[in-house]
Formats: sequence, C-alpha cells, structure tokens
Amino acid sequence: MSVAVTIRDVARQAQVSVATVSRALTSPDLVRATTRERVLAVAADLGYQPNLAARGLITGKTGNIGIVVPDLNNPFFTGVLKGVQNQARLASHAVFVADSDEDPAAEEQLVRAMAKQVDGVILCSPGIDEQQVRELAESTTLVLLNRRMRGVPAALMNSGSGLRQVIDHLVALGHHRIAYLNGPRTSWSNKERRRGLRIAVQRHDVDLVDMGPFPPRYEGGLQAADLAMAENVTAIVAYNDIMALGVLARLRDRGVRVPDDVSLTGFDDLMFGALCQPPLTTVAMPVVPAGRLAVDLLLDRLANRDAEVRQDELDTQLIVRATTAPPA
Amino acid sequence: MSVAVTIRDVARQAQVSVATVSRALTSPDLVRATTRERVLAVAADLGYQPNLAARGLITGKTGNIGIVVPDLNNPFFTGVLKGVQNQARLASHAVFVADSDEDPAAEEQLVRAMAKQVDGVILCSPGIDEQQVRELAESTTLVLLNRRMRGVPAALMNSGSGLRQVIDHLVALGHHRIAYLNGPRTSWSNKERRRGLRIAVQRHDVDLVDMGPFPPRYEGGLQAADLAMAENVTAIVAYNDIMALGVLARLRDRGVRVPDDVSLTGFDDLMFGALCQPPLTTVAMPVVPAGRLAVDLLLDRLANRDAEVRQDELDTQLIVRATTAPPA
DNA sequence: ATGAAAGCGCTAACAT
DNA sequence: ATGTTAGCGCTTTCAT
Repeated sequence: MSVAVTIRDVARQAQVSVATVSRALTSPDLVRATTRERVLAVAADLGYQPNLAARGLITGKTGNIGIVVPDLNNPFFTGVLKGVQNQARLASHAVFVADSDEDPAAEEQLVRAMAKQVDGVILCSPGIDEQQVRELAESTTLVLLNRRMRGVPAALMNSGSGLRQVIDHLVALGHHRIAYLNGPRTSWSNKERRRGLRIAVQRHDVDLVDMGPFPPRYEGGLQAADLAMAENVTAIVAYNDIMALGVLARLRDRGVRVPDDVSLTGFDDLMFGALCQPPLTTVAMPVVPAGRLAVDLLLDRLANRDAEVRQDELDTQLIVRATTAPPA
Repeated sequence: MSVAVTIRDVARQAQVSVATVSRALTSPDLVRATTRERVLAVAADLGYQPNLAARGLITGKTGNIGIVVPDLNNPFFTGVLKGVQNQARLASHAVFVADSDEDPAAEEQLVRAMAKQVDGVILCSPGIDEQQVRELAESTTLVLLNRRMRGVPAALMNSGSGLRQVIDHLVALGHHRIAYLNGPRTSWSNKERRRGLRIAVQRHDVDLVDMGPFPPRYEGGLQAADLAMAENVTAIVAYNDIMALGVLARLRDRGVRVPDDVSLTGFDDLMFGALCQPPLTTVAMPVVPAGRLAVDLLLDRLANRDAEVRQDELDTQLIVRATTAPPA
C-alpha cells in the first residue's frame, strides 16, 4: 500500500514549514534556491507525491478531464480517446472515461457523476437532445465532439466535405446514378453527410437514390445491398465502413463484382477497410486529432472562460482504394 | 459552471447539522426516518452531489480505479476497458484510463501518477519486468491482466488451452506439418501460447515449424507468409488475428488458396476476422469478461487485504470458420 | 438521534 | 524568503 508520505513529512525532514514545501513545488521562484533544492531532494528521497484531491479541494481544479463515449468497442471512439489521452498527458491531466452503451439516459448521468471530479468533460457524439446538453453545460465545462450546437465549444470533423469528395470522385469516374445508404436519421453525423451529399448532387446533376435508414452496422449493409442493386445504381455510398463491409459481403455472395459491376464507398477509414478484399475506398476521419483538439478546446476554455466559443472543424480526406472504378 | 452546493447548504436548508446530513447520506440507519427523508429531499431539491475528493480525503478511499493499457487502438484492450468500465459502474466506481503507447517507462510512470487518485490499478499486459511490477505493487493495489506473477492478483485468459484447441482441430483435419508464427518472444502471451503448443504437439506427434518472432501486426503476417510457405507446411497458426490477416492477404496475392492449399488460424477473435474473406478460424478471448473479472479481483482485494491472492483464468474458445480444411 | 469539533493533505492569505 | 493560520468539503469521534 501507499506509504502515505505527506507534505508534513517532507517539511519535517527538510527543516522547513509545510508552506515552504508547497511553494517549492508549485511556485519555485518564491523560495530561495538552496532551500528549494533541499526540499526537492527530500521530496524525491521520500518519494513524495502530492495528494491531488487535497490540492484540488482548495484550488478548485482537479487536473482531471472526463470523456463520455457511446461505445468503447467502436474504433471511432477509441481513436478519439487515444487522442484525448495523449494530449491530456502532455498537459499533465489524467482522464476519466465512461461508456454510455449508446444509452442517452446513462450519458447524462455519467456526465453529472464525473462533473465533480473533473475540470471539464468531453462529450462524444451525444445521443441526448439539445436541451439536455445545455443543462449539462451548466453543471460543468463541456466540449462537444462530433456535434455542433450554438454556444458550446466543439471539435468537429467536416464529414460533409468528405461526402462531397466521394461524389466528386464517383462522378469523375462516370457514375450518374448513385445510392446513398443512410445511417440513423437523427444522428448529427448522418445529417452532416446528407448536407454534403445535397451540395455535391446539385453541382453535378446526378440521380441520387436516398435509401434507408439502415442500422449503421454490418447487418445493415447486408440488408441494404439487395435494395440498392434493385435500384439499378452503378455506385453505392454507405453511411460508414462497417455498413460498407456488409454490402460488400452480400454482393460477393450474390456474385456481383466490386468494383466491376458496382462501385462502393465507406466512411471512417477503420483499419479493416484497408485489409478487406478489395480494399475499401473511404473517407478518413481525423479521430485522433479530433480528440487532441477537444482537449485543447477544453483547456482553453478553462483558462479563459470569457473567450469566444470555438468550434473547430478538421478536414476529412477521401482515400481511394479498390472498390471504386468507372461504371461498366 | 457547477453551482457548488455543499453539505452545509443542505444542512442549513434542512435545519440540521452537517453531521446529520452526512449520516443521512452514508449511514441512513443512524438518523431518524423523518429527519432522513427531509434531508434527502432537500439534497435532491438542491441537486447536491457530495464532493468525492473531500470524502476521499478523510475515508482514504477515492471510489476510483485506474487502468493502464499498452494501446487504446488495439481492440483487445478496448474490449478489456469496456468490461472494466461496465463492472466499475455497477460498483459505483469511476475509471481512470491511461495509454502507455507500448512504452514500458511510460507504463511505470502512469501507474505511479494514478496511484494517488485511485483505490487500485489494473495493469494490462505490462511490458515492464517483474521487479518493476513488484515495486508498483508496493505503491498501490495492483491487479494484473493477461500476465501471471507470483503473489499478485491476476485476471487471466487461458490462451494455452486455446492454442491446444487449434492444434487438436488441425490434427483432426489431417494436418501433420504445421507452422507457428511467433509474436514477440518476451511477451507473456506468446509464452503462454507456446506452452499450449508444446503440450498439443507432444500429444499428437506433429511436425512443428517454429517461426519468427514477427511483429504482431499486419505487416508481420505479410512477411511471415512466404517464409511459412517455403517450409512446405499445410497449416499456419498465427500469433494473432491481425497477423493472420496479413498472411491471408499475402497468400491471396501469390495465388495460394486458403483453405484449399493451406489452412490458417488467428487468435483473439477481433470483429474483422469474422468479416474478412474467407472468415477466419480463430480463438475467442473473453476480453470483456476479463475486464470485469479484473475489477472484481481489485474490489475483493480492497475489501479484504489479507485474503489469499486470486489468479483466475477464463476459458478461451476455438471459433471454427472457413480458413481451415483438410490438407490437399 | 443529533450536534460540536477535530482533522484528512493541501494552498493561500497574512504576517514577519 | 519563510512561517502561521485559516480554511477547502467532508466524515467521524465524542459529547449530549
């Protein structure tokens, strides 16, 4: 067990008051160099680690940040978490993580539970409604990730642009009739993608077949594949990679060749999209940078509460692999 | 920002002392029912949330647990994290997470940094040596996951048994000459798998070609594939799924058919093993249950420091899919 | 059954 | 430059 060496042990051993020890550690310029060195030496010798909870009690800062994600099994969110974790470490902050299991009620409760122990919370792709998010923002410093809302700082990825790049790519290849397989209608991500879609479609005058919504999973793709083929499209744009993989599997089973008979794109650039056969054309989401950005936004806000609310958007990028080709 | 309602606000409003409020919340039997209800009502009304840091300062318990993993991008560890997170929530504990980026030095430092803020730490697949782990175990309550060490509680998965099941399966199909593609020589997981391998091999009298080590990644598989084929084996047992996927890709490029020309197995049962073509025969590791188990072990240990050190092992299970068949 | 008071480990005035 | 003191919000004796 921890030997529980406190600031007093250090003070005694170094022959100074606890205040001096505290200062030597947190505001080194306030103590004479020789004293400081002696204190620091003793602290190191004793293996003294300040009790952050006690410190936080008085400073009002915990040095912790929290992150709430819908699902830790989703590589999208663990990518974000990785970025958050990296950047937090650079700023000497520890991170609390909670998984809401896609349950909005849990989401709300988890943020509240964290609030007391952290300086702020990063809320990823929240399923709760705007009103609830605003209430949470009252109880703690909040930064949103992958959702935009007036007045709340947010780390965003421009998925609209990603989808525009997809359509541009398909049109350049010569496609005119394209299916879009919707994800959940209510999700902010799906709305953003459709927005990009609408813009691109207007620009190019292509036939868009707007299908779904489908579950944003492998099974959703299996189901969508046949429906899309019945629409005589030459290209299928799936809501995300996993759905695209389901489409790919179903098409293969039916003997439909990709990309010879039909082109297919995903979204997210999860690792296995590069490893499947044929490798998937998709859009890379900068999830790790987004996690880092969210930490920066949070720390900025903590440092300067009156600054303007930042909502920064990171670029997405089309990754052309082997599931797209000119139509037959 | 948090409205900072403290126990004193509740006390004043409920016309009792802070001590009574404290008791109403933590030892309800010590206060009269009517008083308790009044206090609780006021607390709820004011939206009072006890400051856990302050509570921890006096009780010596934080209500937090920590977990340190080598890589948050690895689905294996996020599965564990998911289990940890679930179980911790059931026990009303929050979880700190840290990612060491496979760096042993960081691993050690992260555990130490966490130690003060948590009741105990779950250390996953540590890369540090036994001596260092023991030192860490001095500074906090430690539970290992995916590594066994005398005297330290551990949540384990029987990967030896998994590999035995793989060999039994291959032998039953009629294979006699089998390659094993080693992961990192120093890793506990690889040692365990080889142990299972040795036992199975002795029992069946098969020719084992022990190859590697290879990087436990896709690239490792690409590299290993040609070497394995040069050994004239009829089956390849990869250290893990990702490596197996690399092997699969390389074999396909060379025109070697799986499983017709050669059988192939992975290990871990990551999602994309089921989605690739052909779907991968592999061994399922109970990562989520292992995470839960680790939390149980930790809480048990916290509750009863003198109890015997538990090292529980969960069963692994062969998942037969389509990359294994009788040899040509 | 309840209250008063001490103190967990620390920082921040306020002294000197 | 350093020490003294008063809390931060809470639990827990010890009284009553």
